[in-house]
Amino acid sequence: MIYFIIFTKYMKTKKRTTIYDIAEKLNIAASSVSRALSNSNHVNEATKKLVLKTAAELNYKRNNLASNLRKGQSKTIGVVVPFINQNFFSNVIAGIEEASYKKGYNLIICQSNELQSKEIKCVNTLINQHVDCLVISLAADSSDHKHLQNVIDNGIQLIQFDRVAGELETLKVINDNEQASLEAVSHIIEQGYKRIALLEGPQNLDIFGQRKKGYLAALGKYNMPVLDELIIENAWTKDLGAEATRKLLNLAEPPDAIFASTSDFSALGVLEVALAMGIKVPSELGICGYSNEAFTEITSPSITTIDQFSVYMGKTVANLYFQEMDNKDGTEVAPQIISIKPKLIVRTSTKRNG
Amino acid sequence: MIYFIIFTKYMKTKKRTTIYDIAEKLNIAASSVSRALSNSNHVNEATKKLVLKTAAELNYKRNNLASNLRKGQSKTIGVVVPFINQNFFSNVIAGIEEASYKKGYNLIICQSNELQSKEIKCVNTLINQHVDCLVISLAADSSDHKHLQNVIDNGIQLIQFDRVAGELETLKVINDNEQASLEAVSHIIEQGYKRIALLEGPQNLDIFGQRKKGYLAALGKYNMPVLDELIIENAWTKDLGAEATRKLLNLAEPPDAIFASTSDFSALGVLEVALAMGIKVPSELGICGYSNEAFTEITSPSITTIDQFSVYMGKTVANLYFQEMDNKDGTEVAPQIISIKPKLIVRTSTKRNG
DNA sequence: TAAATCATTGCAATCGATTGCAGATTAAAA
DNA sequence: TTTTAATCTGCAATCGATTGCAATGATTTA
Repeated sequence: MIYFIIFTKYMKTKKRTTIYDIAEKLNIAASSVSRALSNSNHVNEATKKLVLKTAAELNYKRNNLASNLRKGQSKTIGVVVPFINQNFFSNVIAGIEEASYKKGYNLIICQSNELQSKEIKCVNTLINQHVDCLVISLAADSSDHKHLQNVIDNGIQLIQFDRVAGELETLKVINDNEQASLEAVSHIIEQGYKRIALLEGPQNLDIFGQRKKGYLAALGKYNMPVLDELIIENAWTKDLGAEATRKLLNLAEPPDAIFASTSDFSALGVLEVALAMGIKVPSELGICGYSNEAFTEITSPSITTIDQFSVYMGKTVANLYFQEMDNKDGTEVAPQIISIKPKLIVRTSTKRNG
Repeated sequence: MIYFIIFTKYMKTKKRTTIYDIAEKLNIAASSVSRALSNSNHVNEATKKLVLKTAAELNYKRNNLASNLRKGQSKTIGVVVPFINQNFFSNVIAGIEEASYKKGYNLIICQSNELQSKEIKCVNTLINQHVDCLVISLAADSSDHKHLQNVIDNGIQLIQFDRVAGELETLKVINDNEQASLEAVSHIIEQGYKRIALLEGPQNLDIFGQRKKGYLAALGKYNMPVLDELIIENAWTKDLGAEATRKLLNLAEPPDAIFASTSDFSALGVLEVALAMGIKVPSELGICGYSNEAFTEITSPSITTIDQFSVYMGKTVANLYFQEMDNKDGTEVAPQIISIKPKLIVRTSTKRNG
């Protein structure tokens, strides 16, 4: 009696074919198989073809763990962001993935949930994984940066983007936040708004400091006074934006424009409160957000905002790494900071003229 | 778009400390170091402490490539989705990440760009990477599924979610699309709409077939006729939704409601065309989308839609894998399908009564 | 024809961590 | 005191692919 037993469910025990299996079958050395598979020119063409054919037949898949261990590199880029499912970050990641994929690199992705404690764990995991490059945008409560120094000390290329630790000498890809804010606020002023409020984000993140600088610079440029009561700290969610707006609009002398420098979500909070209070946008109140979230185009009125070219930013990050790799042989110098100029997108919420 | 550039010197990578370095320094065997680091109880407490201390001093990081090679597992989950930066997928990924992180697993993420050709490459890459589990949501033009069978044949746990190949016996996490559609269309009918159009997606993806079934079931339930001219194929982007709407609203007998079963983007296209044509929503035209994208809450009127619990779906996927792992010793095997019941979110765009 | 060059191939070490086995030391039981 | 058990440690093989070196035979050049 003959039984054919087929295991469909649990085949984890099944051994995968290795170069040794191919070598044995063809009665040649494993090294020749390896050379054939990596298309080395130290193998006979006939052998190469034979190996390739047999590999296909046996459904051979290279074990990258072994390969990478031997070669001392992992062809892997680690990415740490606060949240994967925030529009800006998912776009950056998409950009990184697109560029990396072309070069045969894989992405390992972690989220810090805006917590430094988790950020540190993520970074350590990625160091353990022997990523070749680590890309990070800092968590909001990130204060010291020993864990990043650690990345460098382990010989891993570190690239920071957007929310960067300025004092660390690493490759960086950032937006020119100050310039963008300057342009946005200038535009608001040119539309005839006189009392412009600022919703600012956590100042321990450089980006928010820069946006504030741009705001102040614009006021300075047009000789307008800086009014402290119009500057609200930490208003970077929709709810906080709404709350801040209620406070602002109940002032004796309320603002006639609000620059939500923190995010479009914050701007959305502003808009909703204004509409609920019967205040007309843009005639009585101008609103400008930051990030060009998809919804800013859809609200009524549509919201003026700033596009950060997030997918492009991701591609830039990845290509910066590859460029750095190409350069690695010489002792020559390499570019350290790439600044992408964001673009002001003027929509209805600030159009008072014309 | 790229501007100022600062130069710095390239840093040479140095050799990382291994267990041998620790062993040498303490004059013990590498195996003891390994045991100490993995908290085995086959090492003396004193030795263990000493090793841990020295490891910290030398800034030792385990080389997971080597560890995983030896152990025959990678503690890595591969994820393939059409686009990382689509709301639904980025949410699912965030959910997977959250659950995986807790178990010490890492995520490798690829995007198929809705192309089967790229999907196949991604899958092969992940097999090469020796992921322990591969999670996938199929590309729109995915037709045959040899590459998925390949995953199984390589002993990798395969989990499909949302856009699944029904005929493949794998773990699956899906939405109950039919039930959700049934409820949505029933709601529309109960609001008094009589001629309900359907915008349907590529029927080679099961999910869109199921949504259509739900639509038909609802019509049947209320004894309403199925009108072929009100069913539009492949209208699953904003532009295609808009185009379909123009066609529908110009019919001799136009619909009084449109169920954009494909996506909220499609529904948005419907809304914009309707408003541009001066048709009142919801009184003259009811609109229902699918997915509960953030913007559906913001449009005026806000759009009725269906929430898929995407983050939860991601967590479910990951936990399904871990549960399967815990079970691996037992002989019994039931290819599990977990169906998550989506939730109808009624908003203004379909509220004719009350 | 002898010497030199070239193309192929195999051997064996290597990457770093893990683990079965055996030997050594110590503690506990007889 | 002897036997047995328990604890600790090291040796060496292993995971799978890569690569420097040496060896083989073939081809070319002097």
